[in-house]
Amino acid sequence: MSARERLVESARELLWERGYVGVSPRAIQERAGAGQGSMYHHFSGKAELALEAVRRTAGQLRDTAEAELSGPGTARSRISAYLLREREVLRGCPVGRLTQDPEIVASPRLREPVEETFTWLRSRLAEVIAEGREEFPAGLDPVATATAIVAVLQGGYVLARAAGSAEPFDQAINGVLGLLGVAPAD
Amino acid sequence: MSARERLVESARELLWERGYVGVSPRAIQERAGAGQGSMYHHFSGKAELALEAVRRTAGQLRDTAEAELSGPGTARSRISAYLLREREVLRGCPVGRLTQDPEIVASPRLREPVEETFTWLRSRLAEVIAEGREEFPAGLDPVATATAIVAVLQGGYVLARAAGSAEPFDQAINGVLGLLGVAPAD
DNA sequence: GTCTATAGGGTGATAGAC
DNA sequence: GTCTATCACCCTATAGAC
Repeated sequence: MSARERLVESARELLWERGYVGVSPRAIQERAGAGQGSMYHHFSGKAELALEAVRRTAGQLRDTAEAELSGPGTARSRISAYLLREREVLRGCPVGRLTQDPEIVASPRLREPVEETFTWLRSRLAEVIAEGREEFPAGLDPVATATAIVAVLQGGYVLARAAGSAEPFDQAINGVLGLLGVAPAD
Repeated sequence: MSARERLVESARELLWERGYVGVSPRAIQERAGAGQGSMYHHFSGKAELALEAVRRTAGQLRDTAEAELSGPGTARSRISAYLLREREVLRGCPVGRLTQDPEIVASPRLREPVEETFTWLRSRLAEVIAEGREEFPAGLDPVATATAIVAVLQGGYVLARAAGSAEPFDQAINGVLGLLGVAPAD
């Protein structure tokens, strides 16, 4: 792996763990096994390196979700597969995490991939719900429901980190699945 | 207001805006109009000041929620009043925000009031749901449903900050209310 | 209680040699 | 491409005067 590549990967990990304000270029360089000169040769600074890291992480989240939501099966089964996928719950969501960072929210360039990820995810989920409308309780609004589902995931991470345990995350998922009329093992 | 009081209030605001890793004692002192000496006279350091600030914020959230959830009315009306209360959505949740902070999650003392807040909120909501069981879809699990509701709020903040708009937050709330069988104006 | 001075280390970036 | 040196500034805390 090239030094450039190692820098981006280190930045991704550290942004996930500590956020933008909590990471220093030096820490990224150390984890990457690269020096100052190397980093500033490949990137103009912390912001540009973070931008590439954030874009890559956002793209990966999208690709994973797209694969799950576009697989075979009913709308219900695809949504519950998406919700029940194994996650490193206590690490939180690598994209959602960034929304708590003042510098990321304040920077249009850094916020853009984050916004785009959730906009895409909400509308993709809304499509799946709309496709399988008769599988769900009657009169349900696809966009509002999709947004609530994404929110449950993001909020589940928050509650899990607060508790130091994955238990509230699992309960939150059980809770929406129940409300969607999907039994625990469905 | 005493200098001590101003320091705690400044710390509360800055923790909300920037999180623990994003705030410096100096910034707190400046906002409070207090000097170094004053801060270190009243508190042993950043961690102790933050601890008092976090405890106070957590207590306030709990008092507000308790007032709403223990008011008059059906379970449905109390829950929807709680969910539809006016919020400064783009600022995020002052307690939930802290769960994204590595130093807070890593410190048992700092995490404790955060954990306690959500544990209390989940079980208080579960009680209200259990009381009004026949008002909701049949066979619904009070604890899982309560957890999902809290998660929707927390995730709603995440989505709103990602979007730079309160719209996803409102949609997420609409989404759960719909799933709970509560019409938009109910 | 609050002030100023000082400390040792980190931050984010630049410069120029190799 | 990567290295080391250097920069001005900020971080968190301590010390001691007032």
